Amino acid sequence: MPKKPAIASAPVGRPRGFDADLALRIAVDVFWQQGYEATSLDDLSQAMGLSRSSFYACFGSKHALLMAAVRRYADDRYATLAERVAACADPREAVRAMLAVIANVHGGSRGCLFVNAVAELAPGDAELVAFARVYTARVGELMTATLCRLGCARGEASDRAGALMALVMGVTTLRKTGVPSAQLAALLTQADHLIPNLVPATDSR
Amino acid sequence: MPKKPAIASAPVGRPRGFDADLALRIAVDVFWQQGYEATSLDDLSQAMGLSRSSFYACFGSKHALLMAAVRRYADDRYATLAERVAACADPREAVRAMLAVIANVHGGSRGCLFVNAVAELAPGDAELVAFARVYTARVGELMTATLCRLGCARGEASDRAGALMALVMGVTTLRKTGVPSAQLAALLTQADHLIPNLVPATDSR
DNA sequence: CAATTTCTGTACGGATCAGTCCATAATGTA
DNA sequence: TACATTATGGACTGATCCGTACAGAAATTG
Repeated sequence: MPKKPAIASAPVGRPRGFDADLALRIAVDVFWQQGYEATSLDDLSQAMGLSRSSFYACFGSKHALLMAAVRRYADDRYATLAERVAACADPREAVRAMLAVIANVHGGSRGCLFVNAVAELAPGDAELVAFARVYTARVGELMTATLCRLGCARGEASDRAGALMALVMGVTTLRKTGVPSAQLAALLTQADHLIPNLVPATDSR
Repeated sequence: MPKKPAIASAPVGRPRGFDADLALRIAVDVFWQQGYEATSLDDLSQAMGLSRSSFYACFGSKHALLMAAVRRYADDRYATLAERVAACADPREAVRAMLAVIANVHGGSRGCLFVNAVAELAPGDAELVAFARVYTARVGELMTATLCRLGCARGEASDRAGALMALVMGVTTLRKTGVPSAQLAALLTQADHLIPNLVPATDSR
């Protein structure tokens, strides 16, 4: 029986010649831009700068890589969300900041990797659906809690949070249809109507 | 020079043995369920009940069929929308009816073919993007006009219409993530906050 | 009935697909 | 230095991809 140290020791053998984390970030970009089915393994391995063997040794399969990429994307996104919320003393500003992040205000026309993947693969992809469920619940919980800080009952806060999430997810889709950013920004101000105890700043035109 | 009657005469030769319109409706379902890239020509021709030759003779290519299917879907959807709006004397009810139709309240977890196609193929598919733009503009115009009937200025009505469209598009995406219908329905009532001159019925919980 | 036009089933073509395999190279440990 | 272990490149597999070509069947017209 070979030695099996319980504590991870220094790896033996040739170390990999690429940065797995960087490769994953590149994969996020590729999937984000092209979608899942439209992306070939050659596309991926070439963009990530590693050979087929290394690819499979490190990531397992195309679908496993997609899941890793979506998780990575979602985790990054959630971290940004939580950070922005923590930085805002005013809950209203915190909500607006969340909306801006999710709606990807300054993004291009690639939309949102999460929305793209769900739209393309759900409900057929059980693994993705399972992750999507917990991720939306997590973000929804953060937004619900923030709305509660505005003196909103929990149940209603939850509904409002859901509506706000739907709104910004829809915005990312609208952006992909070519609606200009200015129009989307104007549209997004209407989200104020869904924030409790908040009368929109100016409705004049 | 062969005779070329200006007026369309009875077609000569063997008539096609399938219903092209029915086949297109089936194609809508297949694309709706599986997405574009994940659907093979064998899937399509088998489901539509026609051979490869007939398929290409009638529809041209896989992508041409997708466009025809999306157009068909969108036209049907818009017709339903216009009909419901015309049937509602109260503009508020008309708006709610539109939202219910677009959010596909009684639909399954396939989401919306339009949203799915845009999320999967835009911005890379120029033809789809071009169609998506005019379609969203058309629906947005209908909803804007309805909101104007509530005494809303045109500019603000446009913004509110956009927000409402984004909201319901997001709902179709949320449905694909497995959010239960009851929750989506509750969420959808929050849309009332975006309808001018309308205080939500009951916010009690 | 004959001619003509169109439809339809099948086979084919070149390309690409995701994934596997193996010999070789490169590194850490002893 | 010798060994053990891993990474790597590239060829290879069998399947599937979209689209085309062709030959025979079917139906309308005159």
